[in-house]
Amino acid sequence: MIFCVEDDASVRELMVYTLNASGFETKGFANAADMYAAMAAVMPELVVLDIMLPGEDGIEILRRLHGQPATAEIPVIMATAKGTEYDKVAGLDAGADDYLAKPFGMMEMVSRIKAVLRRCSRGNVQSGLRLGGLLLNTDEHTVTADGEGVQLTLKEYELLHTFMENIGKAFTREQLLQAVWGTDFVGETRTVDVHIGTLRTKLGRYGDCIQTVRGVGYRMEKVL
Amino acid sequence: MIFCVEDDASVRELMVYTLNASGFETKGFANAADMYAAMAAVMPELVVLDIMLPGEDGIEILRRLHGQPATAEIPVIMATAKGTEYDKVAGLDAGADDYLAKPFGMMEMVSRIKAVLRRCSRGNVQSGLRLGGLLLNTDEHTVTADGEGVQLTLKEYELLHTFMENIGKAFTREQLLQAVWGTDFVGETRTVDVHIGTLRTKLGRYGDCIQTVRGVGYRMEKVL
DNA sequence: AGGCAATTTTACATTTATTTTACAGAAAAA
DNA sequence: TTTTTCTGTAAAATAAATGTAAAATTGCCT
Repeated sequence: MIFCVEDDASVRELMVYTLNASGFETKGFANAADMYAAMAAVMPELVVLDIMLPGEDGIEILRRLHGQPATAEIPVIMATAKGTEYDKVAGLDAGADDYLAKPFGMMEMVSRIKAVLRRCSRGNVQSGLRLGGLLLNTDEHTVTADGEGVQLTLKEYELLHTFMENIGKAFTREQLLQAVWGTDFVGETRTVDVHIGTLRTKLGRYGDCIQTVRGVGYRMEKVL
Repeated sequence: MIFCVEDDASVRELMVYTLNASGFETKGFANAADMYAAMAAVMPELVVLDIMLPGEDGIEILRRLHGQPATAEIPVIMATAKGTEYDKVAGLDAGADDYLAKPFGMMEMVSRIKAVLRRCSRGNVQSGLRLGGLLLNTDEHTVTADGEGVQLTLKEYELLHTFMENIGKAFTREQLLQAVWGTDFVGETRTVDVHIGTLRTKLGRYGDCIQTVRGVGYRMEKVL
């Protein structure tokens, strides 16, 4: 479902018509209030916002959407008649995903909507591992805990990766060395323990999910 | 749908993978016969043909495609390891729409495919990539940051292009070499790092969007 | 051939990560 | 309870990766 907010009725209808014809379910709104009302019923996959609107303008809407967790992830494309540099930058800095300068062709609009959806759906299909609110994205090589980015070093990341691919499984230190360091690690040390320690700290409340299996090694498990 | 005919399996898979990642539905074939068989089911929008193929070679395929009304309009890009003037002329004379001299980088391949599709006024191909106020125009081959033109060398441009088509994704140096330099780059050097360095400098405040992923490589991300 | 710009290589300083060490404290065994 | 074994972790020592200036090389255009 795509939402278009545009006060000019003829432009709005053209957009809605074109998008429907291109296979997108689409709803048009003349102002912010109407869109918010509709949003209570169904969440859009993408919003096209005119910058110039009566009442709350496009940039305000954008900021409000991004301010709320429920709507922060919805991609937004800004459209405006004023092609001035100021508006352009203002819209993009507020976090728009793309920009349409009026007058724009309907084909260009459809292309950009498809491009933005493609870009964002790559993040949705996320080649990622999850344990509760702990998310490891292998594509981006990033980890987030309850939405907060967690900065890990390579070894920490790979340890976590190993655990999250085998939730519940207990690993010996040797197995972890093998999995993360490779076959050729020499020397009997406390290296693994130290990395587990820093990892636990960095993961905050999820640190408790990495449990010690005394006499054996470590295991990751969902903590309730 | 794009068809790639290339007998070297690893090159073929890389091409198919890259094109899929760039948003093109793509099928790869090892020889002419396989492609003809697939063509019975679905007509491609564009064909990438290796000149050197077992059995029927690229130029013969090209002539055959052009000889039949049903397939005469399909644009064809020829690829060959032999960069000699003769081959080039032979391919173009036979009616190829463009020419790729091996070894070619994946970014160059994608660019040329998009250019040919655009020229043939088929699909709507996105010609601008954007990250905040940073704009990369693939049509014009230009980059602007907050409206200011940025002068990039070829390698810098293609690096940026790679990043901007995959915002958020972490690339290893090997992946970047493959995408920008081509399939055959040998030698372990710091080349990528140096280009990243100059690119960061030239991009000014957007330079910070190119993050290093220690122990892995680099990633481009929106910095707020 | 010579000049110029792009690219690659080299070298080294700097930053950051990893490993080692040492010891305190916790858990298990005696 | 006492002893032993194991684990957590701070801090020091070591190792590795990265940034970057500058030199060397390549490729291209008169």
